[in-house]
Parts: sequence; C-alpha cells; structure tokens
Amino acid sequence: MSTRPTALPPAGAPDVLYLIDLSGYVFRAYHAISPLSSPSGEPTHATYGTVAMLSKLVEERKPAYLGVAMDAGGKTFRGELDARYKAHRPPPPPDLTVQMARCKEIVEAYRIPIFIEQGLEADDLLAVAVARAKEKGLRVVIASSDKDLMQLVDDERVVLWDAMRDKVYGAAEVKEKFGVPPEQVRDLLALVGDSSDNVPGVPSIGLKTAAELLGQFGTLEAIYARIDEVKKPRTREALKTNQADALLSQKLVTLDGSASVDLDLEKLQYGGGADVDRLRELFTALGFTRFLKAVRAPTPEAREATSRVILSREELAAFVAEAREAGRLALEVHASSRDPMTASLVGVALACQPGQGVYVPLGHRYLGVPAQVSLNDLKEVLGPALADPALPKVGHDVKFCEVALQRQGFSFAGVTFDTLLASYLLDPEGNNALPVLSERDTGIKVPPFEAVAPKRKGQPTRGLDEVEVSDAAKYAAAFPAAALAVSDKLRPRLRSERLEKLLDDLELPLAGVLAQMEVAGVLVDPGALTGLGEQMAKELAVIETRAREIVGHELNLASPKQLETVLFDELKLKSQRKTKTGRSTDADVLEALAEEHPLPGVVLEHRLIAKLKGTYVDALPKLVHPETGRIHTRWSQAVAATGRISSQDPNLQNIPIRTALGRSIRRAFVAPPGSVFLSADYSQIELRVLAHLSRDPVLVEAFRTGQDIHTRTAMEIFDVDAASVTEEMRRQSKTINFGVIYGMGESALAKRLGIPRAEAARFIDAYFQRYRGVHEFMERTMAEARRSESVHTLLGRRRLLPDLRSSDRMRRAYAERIAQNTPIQGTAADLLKLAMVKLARPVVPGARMVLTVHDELAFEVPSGVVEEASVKVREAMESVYALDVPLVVDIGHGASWAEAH
DNA sequence: TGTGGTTT
DNA sequence: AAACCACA
Repeated sequence: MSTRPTALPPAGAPDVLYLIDLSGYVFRAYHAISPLSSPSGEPTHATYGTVAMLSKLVEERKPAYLGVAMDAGGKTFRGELDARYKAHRPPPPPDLTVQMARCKEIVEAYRIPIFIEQGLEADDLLAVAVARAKEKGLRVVIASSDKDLMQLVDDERVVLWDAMRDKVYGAAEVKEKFGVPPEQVRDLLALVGDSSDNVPGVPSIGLKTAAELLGQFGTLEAIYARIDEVKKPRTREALKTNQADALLSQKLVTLDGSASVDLDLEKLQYGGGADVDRLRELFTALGFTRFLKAVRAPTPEAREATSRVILSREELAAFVAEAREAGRLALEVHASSRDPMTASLVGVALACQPGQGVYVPLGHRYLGVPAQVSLNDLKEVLGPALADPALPKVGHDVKFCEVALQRQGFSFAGVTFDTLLASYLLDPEGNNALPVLSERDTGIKVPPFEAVAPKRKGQPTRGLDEVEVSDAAKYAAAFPAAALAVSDKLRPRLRSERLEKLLDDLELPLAGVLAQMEVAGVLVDPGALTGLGEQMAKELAVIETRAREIVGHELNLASPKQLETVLFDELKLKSQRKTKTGRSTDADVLEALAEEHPLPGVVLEHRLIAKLKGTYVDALPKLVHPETGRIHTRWSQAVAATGRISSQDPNLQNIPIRTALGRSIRRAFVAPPGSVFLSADYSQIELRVLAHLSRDPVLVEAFRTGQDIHTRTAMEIFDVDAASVTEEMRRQSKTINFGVIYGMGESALAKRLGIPRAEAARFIDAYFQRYRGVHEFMERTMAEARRSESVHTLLGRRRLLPDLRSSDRMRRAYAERIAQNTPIQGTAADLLKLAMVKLARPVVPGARMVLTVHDELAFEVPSGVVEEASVKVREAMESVYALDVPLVVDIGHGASWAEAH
C-alpha cells in the first residue's frame, strides 16, 4: 500500500466532476452540529454545516463539473425488495425537513444542477453519474463519507471526499478502512449488514471475518459456490442459514450505475454563475454573515472607462441635458487638496452612464493650457442640475464634493447614493477606495494618477492641475464613471444584506449634516491661545532647566530614546517594562519611578504641557481659515470600524478636559458675539445601551429609577448598601463598568486598578454574578458572533470578524474583545447619528450644529433663544429611539465650550 | 515607523 | 477599544 494519502485533483482541474450527496450531507450535519437558529428562530445548524461544505467546495475546489444528488422520498426499489429496508426509521423530525428544503433552495441559488429520481436514492444517482463520467474520461470526486458509496471508488480516478474532516478516500484508504479493495466493498457490506438501514447481512459476521472471506474467495457468489471450503464451522453455518438474507442484502447495497436515468453530463459544467442576490438574501435571512463575503459575482471583464474633455459652456450644457435625460448624475470634484474648505477646484468630473465619464477642467495651469469653462458658466449651466433635488446624484464621498461646491457658492441636493458609505456599511474595515471597488465589482479600471502623470526625473510630482487636460481626463473622469457602475452593483447588495435603510435613512442624510458642520466650522479665540502659549513656553523652559540641573547635562525631554539612557543607564533606575525597541518610559512607568527620583515627575510635567502646547495651543491658530476666521474640522463617517464619527484637522474629539490646563484650551472654543455655545451630552449612553441590549433586570432598574450607575455597581459587587459605598469603591466600580463596555480582560482591568490579576478576576466574577443578564448577553453575542463571524448593532450596522476563527490565539482574543465592544459602542454611535439626522434642520432660527464627540452634540445658538433651543435639543435627543431604559441628556450653555459643560 | 498621549 | 496627532 502506498504511504502517500490519496489527494484531491488540483483545484480548477478541467476534467473533474464533483458530486454531492446532499441528503446524506444534511443528515450528517444535522446530527454532528449542535443546534443553532437564525435571527428569526428558524433552525439552521444542518444548513450551516452544508453551506460550509458547499461554499468550501465551490470557492476552493473550483469544480469544472458539479452536480448534487438528492433522495426523492417515497418508495424506492429497495423497499420493494425488502419491506424491512429503512422501515424502522421514524419520520424525519420537522427541523430536519425544514433544513433539507433550505439546503435545496441554497443549491438552487448556487445554480448547481440537482438530480432527483422517483424510486431511486441519491446513492444510485451518484453511481449512474460516476459510470457516465468514467465513460467520458472524467475524474470524479464524491463529496460524502457514506460507506455505501465507497464501492464506487476507483483507485485515484474516483474518490470520496469527506469535506467535514477533509479526508480523501481513494482505493488505498478504502482498503485501509475495510480491509478490502473498493470492488469488494459491496459484498463486504452485504455480509456485514447495516443496522441503520435495516440491511440484514449475515449475523455474527463482522468487518474482519467478511474481509477475510472476501480475501480468500473474492466474491459473495464464490463464497457460496465453495461454501465447504469455509474453515470456521460457526461462520460456515451462519452463511448457510442466512444465504437468502445475504443475497438480498447484496441487492440492497449494490449501487447500479447502469440504470436508465436522464442525466446529461454536459449540463453539469459549472461556470460559478450563482444567483448572488438570492444567495445573499438567503444567507442574510439565515444569519450566515460569515459566508456573505465569499459570495461574489464572477469577476467581470476588465475595461477602461471612457473619457471626454469638456471645454465649452455649450458642450457642458449638452452633457447636462444628457444627464437629465438619463435621470441621474454622478460627480467627482477634483480639488487641489484633501481639505475641501481651503482647496481650489481643479476640475469637475461627471457621468450619467456607467463607465462613461466627462471631465470639465476648471483650474488647470500649465504652459499652453486651453481655455477652460469658467466658474461662472459652471454655476449657470451645471448649478441648477446640482441644486435640483429631483435629479438623483451619485458619488464616492459625496460630502467632500458637497463642501467644496458649497464653498464655491453652489447649492447641492438630491444625493441618492454614495459608494463610499455603501461600501463602508458592507464592510467597515474593508478597502473602500473607489478604484478598488470598481475593479472588483464592475471590472472598470480607474487608472492610478501616476499613469497619467508619470514622475519626471528631478522634477517635483505634479498636481492634477499641471497635467495636460486630455491626460487628466483619463484619470479624473473615471471616478464618476466608476461610481455610477459601482452604485448599480452595491444597491442590490445593500438591499439583500439588509443595509439599505441604514444608508438611505441614516448615513446619507448624515453626510449632509456633516457637510453643513464642516462649512459652519467652529470659532476659536486666537487671543486666548497666544497668551496661553507664551505662559506654557515659559513653564517648559523652567522645567527643562530643572531637568538639566538634575542630570547635569543637556537633554531633550521629548526624546524617549535620550530619556531611556538617562533614566536607566545613568540614574540606574529600574526598567519596568519593555517596548519593541527598548525600555518603556510611558506615564505609568514614570509614575512608578517618581517615588525614587525627582526626574520622572519633572518629565511627566513636561510631557503634559508640551503635548497640549504642540497639539492644540500651537496647532489650532494655524488651522484658522483665512476667510471665515473659523476652524473647519473634517468629519468622517466612514472611518471608524464601530460606526463612530471621527474628526481631523484638528481632531475635536480629543480636546483635553480633565486637567485645568486642558480646560483652558476648551475655553478658547467660543461662540461669536450675540451667540452662546450650547452643549448636550448623553448621560451614560453606552451603559444604557448595554441595559437595553441585555435587558439585565438590575441595570434596567437602576436606569429606570435614575440611580448613580457607578454607585449601584459598587453596591452590587461589594454587596453593601448605598450609604456604605466609599469614594474608592465607586471609583473601582466605574473602572469595571468601563471594562465591561470595552471588553477589558482581567489583566487590563488589573493594570487600570493597580491590583493583582486574581483580584481583578474576582471583581469581574462578582460583576457577572450580579449582572446575570449582561453575562448572558455577552455569551449570546459571542456565540452569534462565532457562527456568523460578525457582530451587529441595534440598527443592523455590522462589523465582520473573520479573526474569531483565526488559529492565532492573540488575534482570536482580540477579535473576541471587539465582538463584546462593538455592539455597544456601535449602537451608541447609531443613536447619536440618528439624533444628528433628526436635528439636521436648525432647532431655532440661527442655531447651528458645530461639533460632536461620540455622546455629545454642540451648537451655536443666538443668545436670546438658548432656553428654547435647550428644550428642543433635549427633547429630540432623548426621544431618538425608544430603548428599554430612558435616554438622559445633560445640557449646558455658556460663552465657551468649557463653560457649556 | 515606533512611542506616547488625549478623548469617549 | 478606537480614533487622531506630535515628535524623534
């Protein structure tokens, strides 16, 4: 026997037929996998196992020919032969029948041919298919582990593949398993019988005896012809007595490949042309998010988008007419920088047919540049179309276009699709760049910028505005051309994956709100900052001098490398922790060292001031817009994996608040004369979300009765009454509540609280003892997440987590923390986004939303109407969604952001 | 690129 | 946990 195990033919081999014993597979998965159900409660475990096999087969084996055999149900010729055959079997349980039907639907959606034949079992059909395939010279892989089918194995040309265990049975493996070659399996099974099918066989003859007999005689017929040569008397007698049953069993187990069945092998050629929409719909309904990613229409033919340059008002007018005729308009604004508030327009690219773009250069400047459309002509000709809400607009990052155009005095309405936002909803951590989406989903290539503007030796890289317009058009016009084509692919995907509402009712309207916020900006009082900056510079100088005196030489306190040498080599302080490159000098380490030496404390003070000065005090004045005098942060809604909004230039979401110095920076964010700064915070939104999602009775009650949640947690885990909760107990409880939200493990909690791991473990344990509902919710979430390889929020936003099945423990543990955190953080983000959309229109005339920080919205409000605005903002935010617990908003106002808190 | 630090 | 940013 060969020592090398039989292997499957190579993936994609053109002469291989894959056959699936579907009924057998579903039946096996039904018993092998523990029960699961879909979000709607439908049983799914057998379906899940079957889909896992199917998708693995289709994705990895890339079958050239593929077919599925199923039992027809009802009477078979075997039942006619022997009334006992499979007669003892109870009717299949209803949850198996449901899943069998589902599996059939899924196979149909894969567009895999199914053969069913009255009177025959799936095994018989497989035998026929194998026989026909052999005639044609095809190799065959049967996806099954049914021992009856092993008689069909033919060396390495016909093999059985147990996809669940990934084991392949060729002749060698069959011999190993049964002790006989495949051609004797039939007679072996006839002798041994099969209790699960009620095939009688010969009593007292087992696998070993049967194999020995067949080794000696070759066939069942030969055994009976030479029955007297059977040595063991007991075996001989058993054979004689049960000759009828043995022959009957042989008929029952024989798979006859010569049956006349209508089966055309040519129809089994598999092109991979699955009904992807139907598959996605089924997988979504069943909660099989894990398989969604693999469902992809066959890669379309690669092609370039067409492009045309528009240089005159007339040509532009003709295009606008075309777009109106086509009923939609895709656009991409090409600007001189990523910041739409300061960028100048280089050109506008448009499309109204997928794959066909035009480019309107506006600000190209190079020697010999042709006359370009003027901004005024653009406004007059394209402006009305952009402003027309009845003309649907499509783009990739439409907010950028909107802000850049608004800045030039255009109005903008009627956005119906954004490929960036759509792609983000489908996979927030995927690559959402338009060229990537376009090539993958539509085959349209967006050329890289370098392709139209090759780098020239010794010359600086050019901007788009320095590229010859017809070259630029090949690049620029491809964007809207691709966006339109991509939108046609993504819209049905969003629909079948139940993300369409999230786009239409949340993200798209939110993009408009964020655009308004970017245009509005926020006012910073530069005077307040310069004074602060001078003061900080002086303090830093003093600290640096002190540090020099301590160590006796020059040193740069901002350099972790220098600091490392001084602290651990010169001063011989004990290294606490290592980083990848050396010994850590982070705040925790310095705090620990501060007791032993004066230098670490000095460094900490320096770091605090230098950080605030560099990041805010010095940076903010540079970001003041020269024309508006305000700071126009860019808001991103398609960056954070959890669904949160993020902000850049500056990041308004990490402006200091805890230290006095930090608060003085917030004091520089002010409302203009005649207005006040109004700030509204959701109180404990994440824990409220957790209460709602988990329905934990203690948590829900605490919020319904308006208790201090950290005190309540302290009462629970320390088992004391409210009056006995000390400051320290409350502080620890607060950290634990945080830990729960972030999926913090023991070690992270221990570090935070500065306690031993074992103690942290006890806290966590006590927490889950008292908040049983939370514990159960976490377990449920994790089980769901493992199955679907994804987690989702209250509004159905999702995050894919393939790493939950990673073989790397670190990655898996990381994914598990994310699985705990994301439903909570993401749902809080959903609610805030909802509130923002709800507050899209000013609550009172003259009010405008200027910033958001995860659980906070801030507005500029005319001074006279603050009270009215406060009432309206609170009402809107608190009623944004009816949770099981009340939503509470803390609201305040004042001259600056600091005072509004 | 790595380290460190700010927010929620 | 997950953003963004400064600095060496």
